[in-house]
Amino acid sequence: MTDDSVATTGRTVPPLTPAGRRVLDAASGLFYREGIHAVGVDAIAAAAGVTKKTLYACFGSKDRLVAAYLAERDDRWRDWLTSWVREHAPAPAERLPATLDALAHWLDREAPRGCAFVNALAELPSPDHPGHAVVVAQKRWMLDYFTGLAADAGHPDPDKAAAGFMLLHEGVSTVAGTGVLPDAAGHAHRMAAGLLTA
Amino acid sequence: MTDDSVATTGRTVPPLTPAGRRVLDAASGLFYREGIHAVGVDAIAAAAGVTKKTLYACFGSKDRLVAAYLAERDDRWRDWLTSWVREHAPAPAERLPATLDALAHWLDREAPRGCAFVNALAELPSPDHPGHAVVVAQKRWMLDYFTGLAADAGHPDPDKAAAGFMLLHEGVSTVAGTGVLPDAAGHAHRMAAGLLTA
DNA sequence: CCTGGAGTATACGGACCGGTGAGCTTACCA
DNA sequence: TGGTAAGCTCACCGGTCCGTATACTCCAGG
Repeated sequence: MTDDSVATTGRTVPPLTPAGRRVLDAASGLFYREGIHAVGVDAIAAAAGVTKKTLYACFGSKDRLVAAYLAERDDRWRDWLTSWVREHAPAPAERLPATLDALAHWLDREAPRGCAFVNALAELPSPDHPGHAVVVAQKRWMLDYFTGLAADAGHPDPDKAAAGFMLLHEGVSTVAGTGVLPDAAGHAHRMAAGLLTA
Repeated sequence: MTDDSVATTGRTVPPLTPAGRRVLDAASGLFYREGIHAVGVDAIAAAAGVTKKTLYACFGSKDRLVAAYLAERDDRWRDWLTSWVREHAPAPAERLPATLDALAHWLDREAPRGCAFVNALAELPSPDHPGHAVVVAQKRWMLDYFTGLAADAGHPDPDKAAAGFMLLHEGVSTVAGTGVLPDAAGHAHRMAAGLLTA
């Protein structure tokens, strides 16, 4: 097994068979839109055009399929965020605010129901669930990423700036899921400006 | 029916029988800790020491029991928040920041898994579910409450200030559910200071 | 006294849950 | 040519889901 694909998360993912690929794609859409507990394995298999037998041959259990869904979504998000920042914010000082622009576009295109990891955590209270650790790791990576960007920008207290952006990111994605505050990202952007000039 | 109890939400709640009271208490704890879909009506009835027959006589369906859980929790939160602010922040200018202190204590005492309404929304994507409207109303009330406090404090742009506090509140409660950022409320407090002096 | 609401106990129904067993076809590759 | 892996069909498992039915007890109020 030397040809496992390695993503930015550092996780190694065994390559999927074509049927396994369809299962994960179908599961990702259903889990995000309907919720994890609300979607049964029969519905996933049917949507993927695959038998349950194949689903279990590829993933072993529903819990592990959930973890795979979260891990792959985390991969996609990290790739999207980091490459957005690389392309749209060449100067170190512009990078932290640019993460909010990336988030706004992501929410618009890929996450109308808010943060998939927060939503998943709402359904997975037990730390024993294989998906739980994926969610916590995602949030921890976010915080570390912000800390690095703040340090690159020469911020006097990178930890404090990172904490502030963490709060803004979570606030924006949560509020976006409710629809009560249009242009949440815009408000966050203005608050970030105050945070960085102070 | 002239003696319905009326809470700060303006909702009228038909008075519950003793058994109905036990059902709602049991359901509230289980729904919040385990998640809505993860808890069955049999478990709720057993925890309340009540027959399913009684549960259905009092609430009609699981969906309506979920809505009652959310509505009552919203009542409790509004009472807690408004009375906290009344007692701890007599001066209008102190009231908006004081909401973050109230939130910190509430999370510590009543909401270790973060915002119950956000968690519920993660499990109730359909706007047809009776609980969906309760969640959206809760968020809208929060925004209106902040707007009022900002206006009382003489803030030049109350809507902008309210949006900022909305983001901070959602950010703090979401982050609290993940455990990756200790003292999230403290960080929010410092950001709020910058927001209000600017 | 007796009626009716609140509650009990037990059981059932049909659907769906996650998960498995046995055996078949297809296609690639040595 | 033959082996092997991927995937398929069909059937099945025990358990749980929400919701209902029948029948009995208790107790306060008119």
